[in-house]
Amino acid sequence: MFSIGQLSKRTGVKIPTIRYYEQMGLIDAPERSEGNQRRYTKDGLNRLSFIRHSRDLGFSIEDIKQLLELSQHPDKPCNDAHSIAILHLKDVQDRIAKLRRLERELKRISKCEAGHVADCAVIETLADHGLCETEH
Amino acid sequence: MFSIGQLSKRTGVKIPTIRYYEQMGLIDAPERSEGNQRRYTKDGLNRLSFIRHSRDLGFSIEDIKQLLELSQHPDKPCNDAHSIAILHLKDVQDRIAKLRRLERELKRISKCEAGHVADCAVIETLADHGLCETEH
DNA sequence: TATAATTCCTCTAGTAGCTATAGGTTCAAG
DNA sequence: CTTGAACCTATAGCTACTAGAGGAATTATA
Repeated sequence: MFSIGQLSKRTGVKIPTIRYYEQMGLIDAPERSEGNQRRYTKDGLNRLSFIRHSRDLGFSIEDIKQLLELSQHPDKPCNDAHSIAILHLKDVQDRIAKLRRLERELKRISKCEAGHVADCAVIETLADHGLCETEH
Repeated sequence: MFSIGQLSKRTGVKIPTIRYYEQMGLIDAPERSEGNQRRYTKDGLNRLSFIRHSRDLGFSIEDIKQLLELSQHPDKPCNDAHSIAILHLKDVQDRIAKLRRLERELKRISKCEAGHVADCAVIETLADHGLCETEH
């Protein structure tokens, strides 16, 4: 049996976040000690690790609920898990593409050598989208 | 003079968002019509375009406040604008790096050809970080 | 065993950057 | 002059947490 603090240390998930996950229905409410403190089992630890890892990979709470639900049924077909992962992959790729366009633009405007605001490429570009080289 | 709706159409910023920016102190409260509706000038339009563009480039509201303040003083030195842009560039580059690691991992696990959850690489990898190929 | 230090509890509110809704007023066209 | 679109304020909701207050339980030390 682990206290919430021990669980936190082992998974790297902060204590208030664990309680938040409980509230959101991601993890079951665990047993309590006589004094009403949470006591977790190995199962709870595994489940939280799964969540932690999924969050690290950028899945949303909603995604994770579905993935957890699936993981409880090893005999079910796993197309759903694939779709969730692939959708998320697409999302990540979109975000990368967008950020790279940004990066290019920011690099360009950051090169500004002007001494004062009147000639500053940063300010000028922000004020006038027509000066941009890339779409965004 | 533009109504809030006209301003919205010209800048692509939604009406509630314009009011939100006013509340946050990004744009000055404009004059009002006799019936208490907002009436904007060309200046208001330019300022909102600046904001819109900066948001598109991913600057935070706080960053934008500083950039706007600077843009009002053309004779000031523009080192501050450069620092803001460069800091933001670093941030964007970090995010890209992180997302690319994610992308690699998601690509890998999405290839799963298993028929059911018990053998699914997606679920398995989420449950066990040790199966990951890259750090994250 | 007493006490002190640490950990835990619940509840509320705050974060960013909006978006949505309700209930009512004003404006512009016909 | 009427109608319908656009506007007003105020409040609540969204994601995924984080921070704080005020108090109770647990653990470590003397």
